[in-house]
Amino acid sequence: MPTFDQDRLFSQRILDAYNEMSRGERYLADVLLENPLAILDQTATQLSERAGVSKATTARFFRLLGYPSYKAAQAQARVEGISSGQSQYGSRMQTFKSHKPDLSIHLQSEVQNMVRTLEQQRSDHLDQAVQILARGEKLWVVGFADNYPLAHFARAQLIRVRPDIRLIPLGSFSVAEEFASISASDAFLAFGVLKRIPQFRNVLRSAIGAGSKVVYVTDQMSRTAEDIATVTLRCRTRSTGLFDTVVPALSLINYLCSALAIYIGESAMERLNMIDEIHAEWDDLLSDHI
Amino acid sequence: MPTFDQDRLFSQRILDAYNEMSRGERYLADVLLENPLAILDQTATQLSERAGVSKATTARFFRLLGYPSYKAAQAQARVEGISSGQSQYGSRMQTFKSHKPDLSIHLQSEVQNMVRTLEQQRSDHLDQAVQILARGEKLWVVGFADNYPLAHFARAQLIRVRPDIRLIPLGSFSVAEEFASISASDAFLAFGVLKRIPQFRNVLRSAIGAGSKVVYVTDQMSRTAEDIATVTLRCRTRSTGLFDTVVPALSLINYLCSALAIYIGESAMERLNMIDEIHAEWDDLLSDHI
DNA sequence: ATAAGTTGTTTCATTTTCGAAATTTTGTTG
DNA sequence: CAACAAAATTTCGAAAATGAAACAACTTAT
Repeated sequence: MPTFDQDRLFSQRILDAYNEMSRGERYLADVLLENPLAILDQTATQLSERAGVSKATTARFFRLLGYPSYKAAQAQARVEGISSGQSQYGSRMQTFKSHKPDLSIHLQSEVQNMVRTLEQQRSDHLDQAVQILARGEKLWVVGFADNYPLAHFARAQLIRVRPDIRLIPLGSFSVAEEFASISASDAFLAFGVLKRIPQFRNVLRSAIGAGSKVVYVTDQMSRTAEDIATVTLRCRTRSTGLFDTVVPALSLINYLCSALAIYIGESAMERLNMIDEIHAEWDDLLSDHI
Repeated sequence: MPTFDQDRLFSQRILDAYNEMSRGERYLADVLLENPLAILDQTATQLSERAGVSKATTARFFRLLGYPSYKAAQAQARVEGISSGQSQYGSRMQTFKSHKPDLSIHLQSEVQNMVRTLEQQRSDHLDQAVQILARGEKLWVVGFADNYPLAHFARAQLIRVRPDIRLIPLGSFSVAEEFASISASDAFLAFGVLKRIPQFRNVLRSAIGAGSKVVYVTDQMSRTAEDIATVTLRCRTRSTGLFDTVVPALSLINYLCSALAIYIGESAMERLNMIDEIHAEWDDLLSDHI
């Protein structure tokens, strides 16, 4: 009889149990992680059909996750939707009490997250993302709070491949003012991994409202957001460490940028070479490679 | 009987089949993706033990992947190992001409870099690094150019664990002026992965000159730098993509921050909880995780 | 060359997983 | 409040997965 842990979020339960799941359970987990809203409006039967498993498996699945029944899980999910996030660190810290974290376990979890993140990307979505990044007249890269480093990093790579990349937020400039220059032919690369602030959603809504295309990189806990994004790419973030990880997201950026350069082709290559030349002329880099 | 597709790389086969794998098969897949070299030097029996499955499962696993036997897979992997090792350092742009990059190859290379990076860390160096980060009165996080996102990211995590973290460079403030407040009891976390500019070295020299301790995260190409750092942690950066990767560096930061929090212990925990509470009070985060 | 030891594969009984159908629960309508 | 309908859960037998042990192929040591 599994304990019914009131305080753990639905998606978290799935991710925590994911490693040990059987095949059918994994299919269900994938469906629910892909579209966390499903549990709210879909019946267990519909869910079963979508995952390609029997109703019996679905019923068992929710008991495995520690809910007494599907109904209970549904009810719990509805409550979670309203109440805000609970203490994230407290429970995890307990695990470590007076230990130092094991590097090999850290490694294993990072690798698993990366494998599952990249493995689950639909190649048509990736293609679409690359096209959007390539075709946008201007390309806005958006990342607030925790996502700012990701955005910054993405911008640093993208600017090597194509011109007209703008970072949001930029310094202390007012976002709204900067934002007035959106056009329908622009593209967005938006990072909403883990922490998302209200302003982030506002920005994306405006972007979509203006007719821009949006590539949205997020985690598996966020709700599906067609009103906010043209393509959504989800990353695994659940980590054994104290903090969640954005390593898979970073790796995805790497891939997208490489793919973009190749998609753009000759002009990207020229640009890369030009940048090298400028660096050489300025002689601004330390060359202490051995 | 599955066909024996000569031309598909070993890791690629695993990824192709990953979705449909049974539990035990997935355990094996995870082990092999984390350490693809295992197939070369490990026996099937050892592999079984590492994955926690029976020898029978391992034998079946390789047949599932389309190899006639384990031996055959091993032989095939050896051939691939030689041929793929050579093209590694060729002109990267040529490699891609008119192709789109393969996600599974990208994944493989990222995983490889991460595994090698984390495995090669000496645990005494890591311990020393954590101590330095914990004991510094102020903690300066340094990262110019490409390293700025890394520094920014590290700061974002560290500030959750301990106070008095300063980022360099910060906005457009003059580094020198900010820097006047170094003291011998301060600590530095410096990122010099890939691109390093002269100012970076100047900062570190001043830091060491002032008697501060410096944790230096860099790549494998930089020269050994005792005059610049107290502890040096090296990361693999060579990637199959168009750009070098800082994924391993990011993962290392993750580990260090977790380790630091646990090392600091109770006060870090209190700090984390306090941050949670403040977020809750301000209600500034979107809670769309259902 | 033969015995002893490994290593990989196969067999077979056991356990786990799974779906169809029966059963129960829940909700709705006359 | 029946009577029905739909949804969720449980039952139960079939199929899949798995590990222990037998077996076969190879190496090594004597």
